[in-house]
Amino acid sequence: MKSSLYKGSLETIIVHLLSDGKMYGYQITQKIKAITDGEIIVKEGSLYPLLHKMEAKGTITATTERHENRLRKYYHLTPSGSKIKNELIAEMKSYLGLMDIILDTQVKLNQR
Amino acid sequence: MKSSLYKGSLETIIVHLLSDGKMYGYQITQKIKAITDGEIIVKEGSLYPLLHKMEAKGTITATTERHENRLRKYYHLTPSGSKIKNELIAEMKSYLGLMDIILDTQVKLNQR
DNA sequence: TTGCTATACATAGGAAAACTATGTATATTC
DNA sequence: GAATATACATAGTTTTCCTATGTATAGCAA
Repeated sequence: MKSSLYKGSLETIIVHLLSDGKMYGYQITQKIKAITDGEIIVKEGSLYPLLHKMEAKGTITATTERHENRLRKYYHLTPSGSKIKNELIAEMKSYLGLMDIILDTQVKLNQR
Repeated sequence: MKSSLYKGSLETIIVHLLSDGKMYGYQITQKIKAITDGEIIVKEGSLYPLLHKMEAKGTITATTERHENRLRKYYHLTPSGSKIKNELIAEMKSYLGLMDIILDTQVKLNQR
């Protein structure tokens, strides 16, 4: 997996995952790993700073829970975060469509 | 267009466009603009440094031609660039598939 | 008991990829 | 004469993710 390709995707992935309920950081990394069959591995150095940034922006809020003597910081979408989610998903789908168009383009036919 | 989304895509787009024949820089920007209906605008500050980097890596070579008293620097894929093209396209398709899977995922069903 | 793996979070500093802004120069159009 | 389009170039900045490192608990294996 060329990691540079999903630059810009991580925030979209996070708000999408959070749209069905709270998740904590480590859980997010494992979830992404699981649904992509191990192809996308999100590193802590990528995830945690981004979560903090999103919290600072008001996209998400955190509540800390203790589970088997370990702390888990659960993140939730705020109402404003829910709007941002819709925008990011729309942009992502637009981008995916555009890349499909580009890769399908037979350049030769359009050159002169 | 959220520009951060296509970080990492530009090199793939360029080698794809060049796979059907030589193009010059300005032409590449106009071509991308045309096939995406104006949604992706590649800036000179993004394109030219990348073309130089790709030339330095041996992915492409340049030949300068004069057209109506203006210089055009035509870029061509090298044989090695053609291999790189196949790899980049494969990675892009893999990425597009993964993002489709992620966005289709109903998180709720997988949480417990 | 010692070490390795997994779980869980955090951050400093660096790398990669795009950006803005600016510069040069010619041709066309208003 | 000024604005727009064509055509290339680059310095410096921003954004995004990375590596590397640190803290701490829990479980399992040697």
